[in-house]
Amino acid sequence: MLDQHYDPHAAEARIYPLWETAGCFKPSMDTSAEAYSIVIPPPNVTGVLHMGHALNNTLQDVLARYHRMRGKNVLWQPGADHAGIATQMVVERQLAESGANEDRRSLGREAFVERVWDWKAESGGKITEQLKRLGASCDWSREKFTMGEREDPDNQMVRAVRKVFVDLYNKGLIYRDKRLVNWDPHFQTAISDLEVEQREVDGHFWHLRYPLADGVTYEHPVFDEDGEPAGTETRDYLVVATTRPETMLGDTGVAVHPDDERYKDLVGKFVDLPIVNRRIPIVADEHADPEKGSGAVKITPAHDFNDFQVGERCDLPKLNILTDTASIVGGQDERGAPIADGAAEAAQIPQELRGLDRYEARDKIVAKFEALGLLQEIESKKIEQPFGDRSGVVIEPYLTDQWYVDAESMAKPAMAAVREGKTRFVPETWEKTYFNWMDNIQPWCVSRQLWWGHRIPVWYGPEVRQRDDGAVDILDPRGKIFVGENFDVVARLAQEYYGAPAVQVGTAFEQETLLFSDENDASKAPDWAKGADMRPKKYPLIQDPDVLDTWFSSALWPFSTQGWPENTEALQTFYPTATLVTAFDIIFFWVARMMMMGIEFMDGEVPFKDVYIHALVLDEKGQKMSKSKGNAMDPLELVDEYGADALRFTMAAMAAQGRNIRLSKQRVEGYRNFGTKLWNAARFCQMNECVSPAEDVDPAALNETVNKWILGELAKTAAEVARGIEDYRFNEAAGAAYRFIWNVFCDWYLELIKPLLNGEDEAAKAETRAVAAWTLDQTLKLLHPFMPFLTEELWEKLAEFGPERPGFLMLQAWPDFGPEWTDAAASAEIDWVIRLITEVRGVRGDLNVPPGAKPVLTLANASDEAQGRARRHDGVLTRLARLDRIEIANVAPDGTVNAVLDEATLCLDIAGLIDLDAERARLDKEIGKLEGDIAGIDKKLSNEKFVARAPAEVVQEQHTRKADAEAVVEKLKASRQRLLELG
RNA sequence: GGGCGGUUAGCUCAGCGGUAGAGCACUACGUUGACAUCGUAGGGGUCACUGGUUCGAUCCCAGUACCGCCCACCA
Repeated sequence: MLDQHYDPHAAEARIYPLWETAGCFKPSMDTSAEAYSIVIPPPNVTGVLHMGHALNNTLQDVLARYHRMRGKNVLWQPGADHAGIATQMVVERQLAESGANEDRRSLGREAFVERVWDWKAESGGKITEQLKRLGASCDWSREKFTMGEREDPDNQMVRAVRKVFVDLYNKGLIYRDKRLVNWDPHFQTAISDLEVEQREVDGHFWHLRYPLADGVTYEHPVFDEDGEPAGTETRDYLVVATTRPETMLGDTGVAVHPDDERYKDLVGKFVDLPIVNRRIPIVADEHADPEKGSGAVKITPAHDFNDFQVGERCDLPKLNILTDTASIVGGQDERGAPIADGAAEAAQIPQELRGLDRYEARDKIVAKFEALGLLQEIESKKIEQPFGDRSGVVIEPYLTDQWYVDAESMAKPAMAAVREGKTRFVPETWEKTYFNWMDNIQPWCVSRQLWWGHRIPVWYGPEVRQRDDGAVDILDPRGKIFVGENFDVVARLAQEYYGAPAVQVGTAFEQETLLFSDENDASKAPDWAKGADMRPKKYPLIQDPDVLDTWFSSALWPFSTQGWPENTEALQTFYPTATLVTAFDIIFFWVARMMMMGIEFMDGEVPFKDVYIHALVLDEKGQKMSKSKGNAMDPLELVDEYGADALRFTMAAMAAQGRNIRLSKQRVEGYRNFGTKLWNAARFCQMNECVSPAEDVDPAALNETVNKWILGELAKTAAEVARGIEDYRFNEAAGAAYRFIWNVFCDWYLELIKPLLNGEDEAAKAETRAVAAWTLDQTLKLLHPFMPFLTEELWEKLAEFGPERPGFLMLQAWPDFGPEWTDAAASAEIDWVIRLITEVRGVRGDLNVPPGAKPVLTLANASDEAQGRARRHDGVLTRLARLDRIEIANVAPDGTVNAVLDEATLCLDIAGLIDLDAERARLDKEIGKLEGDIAGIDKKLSNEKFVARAPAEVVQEQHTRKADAEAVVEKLKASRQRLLELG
């Protein structure tokens, strides 16, 4: 016998391993079945399960379980993301906290990366275990990691990334460029536009005076106190405003608008840049907005995105003044490289400013301007500033060499695929977001100056030129780029270029050198180089020290997880995937890039047919929960408290909500109660010896109306649940199952069959037991995608006294019901029964009839059909409406309280039990409401246009409603009259 | 500056061209042999505002107000 309460923890801990060891999560690989695949959005390896994951993975699991039950060859592909910055950050923090006085740099690259792998081995599997607790039916035997496996540095996941990089390079879709990037001074790496977030902060505008060179002056308009023009004054300076005064060290020009009359004569002249005493030109450029500030704008091409373009247009030098940590440069940058452009100018920077942090330098520079009498004004105002989304520090535009993906070219087919319907967004409105971004897409900076990630498969060697006499000049010691999927390939390319074979020395992590030389151990040479002619020349090749943006490898996820670049069976079977389930915040980061890469490398085939975008789960403050921000609330606490099924059901039921979900604990509690309700319904069935029949119930063979009826309700529900899941309307699917179980099966069916189960009619009893048990079984199937543990547990426990189950519930076929399962007459009859009981209960409730009172119900003016129904269901009617008995009469007996059910009047002999005034008030209220309805309908029907133009059935419906209402009013008025006569 | 979305019961939110819904909360009653993690009944909304389309608008369109999000080169 079932316990009184379901114990989620015991069931979850017991059942999940059973499923897993039985291989229930593996695809059937049934070639005759349709394949259905989902790739998990790989959680960060540093991640802990938060509400967003709970929602995201619940929905995926609902889909996976549903389609599995539909007989499809289902793969839910799990895995994790190496999460470059986030993971490196975690391990760096750990180093700092360990007190061992170690940091990344002191450790060195190779050792540090080993530490990260160690960390991953220790703590990286956490989220996987958490997903299991949710009930996720991923095929864990296929779990993937975006960096592959540590033991195999040349593993397939790594090869996939390298191949993509090399192929894109060879197609010209990846290129190296020197341009401004968003530089994160904390992590000392470039980041992409998407990793920058604009925040409004309190800031200042410093208005600075730049003296004009060569004694030039001009007339500048002035205004009086009322803002009226008041002539001009002669000025020997220009005013520029800036939020970052320290950048003035890098100014190489001042721009004014070409049409700005005030400054027209100054174009072509110069200013003397204070502090560094550099002459810089005044140029005309449309970027300068005459409306803003003074209309003159300082130009710092190396540290401002606008100014960079002005610099290009006006041919101004790009002078870098910052190091990697955003300090003022000395003679060389932080990485030891000499200042490339403008070394002489850099040398002008006063010694006391060199090496200062940007903000310290700012203060000093402002002070210097003030001391020089050149600080016109400090204006306080809110300014938008860019912050690194991981580091939280202010980003600096920084001029560096980086690798870029030509996203604009790749976006075109990716947009076309959505336009042509190859990939569909659900809800469709997210297409707009996708297109909007893709239309304005910028080159994607994919290189990161980090250590944890996929090393860029690029080597730099000396660019050489052979002179006629055979001697070789080195034009640029690192100017020759070799791009290849592995060392051998690059070595071969180098051999072609240098005409000498290659030998690798050093390790993969130290900036290894590839020497073309006979001075090296020839035994280390690759096969092709053995015995080759060695010449005594050395051309060191150095691998690019940078790694790729994490999203570069994530973009390959739908095919890299399936074994690409090998053409595996998995790849053929499960690509393209059926559905991608994700939140809108990574449409740009991930979805768009998977589209681009998938189409590019999978022969134009999109990576997924549907993209289902669900809401974002926010924390209590309405803040976006982030993987590394640490503000995520822990869904596992809810699992501990209410069970995984309750949380899952909550997630599914909330899936229709808008963009934000703020989870309420009460809701989870409510769905926990729902589980208990079902559990107890099953317990009731068990107590009444409702044992599942060995074979399916045959609807044609049933005698009892109530049994025919429940099968129709079940059929309707099964269809609703299926449609809800297939249309990604999870809330509707969950709601249909919820309503059926609670409001139909428990509230009515079980109550209606109690007389049968307790009665003497053995045939009826046997039929009812079978139908009840069987219906419950089907219900478990319908609910299984949402509440897998509870349903599996019941499936097993209910089989205790019946025929053996054909295996796990999760592997049962989804029930489909044809029209033969619905019996309209039975539905009408039970509907009548329910309405009668509801009417009587309503009257009793309104009039405060004591629950113990059992009045006689007289059915007056009832049709033969109604009389028959009353007779047939006498047992349940008297029981559920709490009646003494039911009598039939032609007219309503005096002294009764009345309600109306279709043509019949329901008469209860409770006059002695109630307050007659209350009853009159009840009737008046009822009559008043109906008369209001009738008036409304009359108004409609008297509208000629309505009658003429509305569809006939709508007009007819109004007539019917009016007639029905009038009939009821008439009966209620008669009832009221009799009541008055009674006194 | 550009774009997107929201405004429905006390709360959190579904819904939708033709009688306004759920869960929770609230009120009254109830230890009826599945379930008090429950049952029965009930109260509660001029569906933000203003126009328009329509026979008919909470729903479609336009505008307004308020709230929120995303994108955009930080003078």
